[in-house]
Amino acid sequence: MTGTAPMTDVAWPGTVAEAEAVQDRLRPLADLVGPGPAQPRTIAGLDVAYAEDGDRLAAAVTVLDARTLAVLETAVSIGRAAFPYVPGLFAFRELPALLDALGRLTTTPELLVCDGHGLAHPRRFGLACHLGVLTGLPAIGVGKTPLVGRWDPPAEQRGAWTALRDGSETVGRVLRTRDGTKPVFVSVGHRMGLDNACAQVLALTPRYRLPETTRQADRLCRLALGRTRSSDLE
DNA sequence: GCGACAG
DNA sequence: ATCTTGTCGC
Repeated sequence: MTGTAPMTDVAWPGTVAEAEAVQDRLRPLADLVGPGPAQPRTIAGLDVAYAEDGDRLAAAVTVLDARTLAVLETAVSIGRAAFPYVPGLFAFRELPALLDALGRLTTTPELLVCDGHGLAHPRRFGLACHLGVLTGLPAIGVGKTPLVGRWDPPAEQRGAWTALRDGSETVGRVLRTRDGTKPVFVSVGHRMGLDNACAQVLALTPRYRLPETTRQADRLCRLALGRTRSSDLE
C-alpha cells in the first residue's frame, strides 16, 4: 500500500551539494574493517542497464550460491535515474532502483558485490559503502575502471595485486582475476575487510574477469530493459 | 587554469 | 551507461 518505491517518500538530494552532504553524513556509519563472513553461503550481484534514450533504467539483483555459483534467486526493478550522472555521486542515480530490487528478494544475501567502488571514492563513500550502510549487509565494490588513486600494474598472473593508493591512504586493490587480462579495482564497502573482499572476488572469478555475480546481474538487467522497451511504463 | 572523472 | 564490425586468441 505504501511503498512500491522505497525511497520516494524521503528526502532525496536534488543538487550536488546536497548529495555530497549525504555522503559526508553517512560515511562514519560504514564499517571498513569488519572481517565479514569467510565462507558466505549466498552472494548477490547488482547492476543497472540504461535505455539508449533518456533515464529509463532496469536494476537487477542476482543471488548466487557462493559455493557452486549457481543462481538461486533474481529480482528486477524498472524505473528512472534518480539523479544525473556525476562522477562521485553515481550512487544517487541508481540506489532507489537497486534497493527496490533488493526488497523484492525473498532471501537475504550474505554479501553484496557492487558494480562500482566503495572506499575508493573522492569522499571515501562510493556506491558499495552507501548500499552497505543502507541495507546493513556486508558489501564490497568491484570497479572495471578507476575513479581515484594511483597504482603499479600487478603481475600478469591471476591473483596478483597491487595497492590502490590515494594520497597516503590505501583505498583498495588492483586485482588480476585472469592471466594477462585487465585487472579490476576492489575496494571495501561495509562490514568486510580488503583481504576478504579480494578473496571473495577471486572465488567469484574462476573463469571470467568480472565476478559471476556481476555478470549474471548484467545479463538480467539488460534483458529486463529489453522486455520493457516496447511495453510497460511509457 | 587544465585535465580527470565509477556507470 | 550506450552507440557499433571486425578481429585476434584460447
